[in-house]
Amino acid sequence: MPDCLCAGFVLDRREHRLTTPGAVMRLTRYFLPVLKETPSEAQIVSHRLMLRAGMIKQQAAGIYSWLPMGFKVLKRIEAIVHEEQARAGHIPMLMPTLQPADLWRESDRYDAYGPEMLRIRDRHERDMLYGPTNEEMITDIFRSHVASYKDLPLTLYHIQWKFRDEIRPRFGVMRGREFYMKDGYNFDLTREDALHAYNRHLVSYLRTYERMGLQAIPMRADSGPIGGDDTHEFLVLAETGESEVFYDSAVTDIRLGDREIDYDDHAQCRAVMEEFTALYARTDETHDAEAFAQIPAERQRSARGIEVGQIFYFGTKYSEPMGATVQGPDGKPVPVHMGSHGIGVSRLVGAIIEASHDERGIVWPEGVTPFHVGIVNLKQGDAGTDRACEELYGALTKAGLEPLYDDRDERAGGKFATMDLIGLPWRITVGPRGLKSGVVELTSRRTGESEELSPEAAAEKVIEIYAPHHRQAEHWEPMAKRSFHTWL
RNA sequence: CGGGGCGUGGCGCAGUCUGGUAGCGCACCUGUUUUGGGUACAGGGGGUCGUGAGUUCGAAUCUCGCCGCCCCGACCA
Repeated sequence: MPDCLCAGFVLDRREHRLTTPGAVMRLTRYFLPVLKETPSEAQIVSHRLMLRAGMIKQQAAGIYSWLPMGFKVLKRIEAIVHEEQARAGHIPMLMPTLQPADLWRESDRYDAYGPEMLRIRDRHERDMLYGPTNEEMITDIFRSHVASYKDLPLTLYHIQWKFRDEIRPRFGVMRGREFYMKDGYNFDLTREDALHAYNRHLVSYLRTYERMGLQAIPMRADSGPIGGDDTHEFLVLAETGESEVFYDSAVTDIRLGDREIDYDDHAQCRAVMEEFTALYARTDETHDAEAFAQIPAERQRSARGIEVGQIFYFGTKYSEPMGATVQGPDGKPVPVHMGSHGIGVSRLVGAIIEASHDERGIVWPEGVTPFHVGIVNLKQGDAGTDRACEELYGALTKAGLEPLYDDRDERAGGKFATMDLIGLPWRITVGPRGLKSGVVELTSRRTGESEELSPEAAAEKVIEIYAPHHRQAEHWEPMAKRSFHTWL
């Protein structure tokens, strides 16, 4: 954010002089390769819109470059995940993408994983792999450094690129081979503590998705190859979802809202977990037709959903065989109780678009939008509109917002079409006609409703709209927060 | 991996059946014009037709191999 950008100068490649990073928020200087027509390879709406809005470029099947605006959204989602993990007391770290095969031979998964695992050999003929997940590595780290029950509870997570060599990648970033994912692992002394970690994750995930403008419903799921006693998947309802889901419609009325959560309070976390999981909501894997039939008929729903996260409690399933133990108070080694939890960060970009778009393009929720507001100058080169736009741009930037100023010498229709396509939630339209009576137009992308306001009032209103979103980011460690927002 | 389809300028496509040396729309550049929802006109730049071999006087077009991508299925965060 510009307030903390004082050290963040960048070299403007056109002017060859130092400017503030705000310069790149002008469309004439940004890199936003929008497409009027849809590349034929894209099938589902989020993939089409991401290509058309110049967010990604496919480099190979299921492998994408993230162009500046797509990258911005990806990083905004990542920042929200970090912020909510920090709030829940989880500790960030980073494990490598490449892993030695030996670690996986220990767990017997090197052979078990099959062709989905991308295997690589280095110059010394050592077997390596591009990690599809990190259980082995985190367990190695844990057992190398944690010996005492006094070091528990502990929850470590990282956000890193993973690779699964899917037979058939599809749906753009929703099912790529390379994907960006948050995965976390909790280590607890007792089953009860580990179940609290489970509940705590469920609650923090709910918050995370709500901040992204998504309703992700926790559904009882199948633990699959990871195994374990308890697992929930978080599903975003969307027609293009890959999973069939069944639920009680009342479940969609429950919101976390801005209630205060104490993540150390076992009873409170448990109560929230129970509140959100009491009603019937399951994926087809665990669907129970009899239980479903008990729901009042008018509330029975079947739909499709996109899986955007999953949490597991699996107790000592891994710690026991892999020797992840700590010494208890009595001096005896105890296998730790574990769980793991994932959020599909890159997949969320697609999922959010699936859940929020219309025929004209993307409609970003305020929490993840790449730019907070678009400024459209209807008559570039006109002294009045130019000055009004610059002033708006300055006022919004000063308030810590990132506007995208369309300063191209384009016609109104073209500018509107671009803004609609890229989906910024708010647009301020500045034209000579309105300026004559001292007003600009503030338009909501979602509703299409506009109101005429003085430039000052329009800026103020936009600043106010985003105030709650800024407040939510405050829990994130100040240093880290700064770095996340400045280098974009 | 089984089934289907497609590779022609940045994007969308025609041309392939019936071989004669590449075309349209959009985008891009120049000029005029226009300016509150993709203005109109004129001029212009850009393509080893995925790739290799073959048939032929001549191949985007016919034959064979290979590569890539998309869709359906099985699989998956």
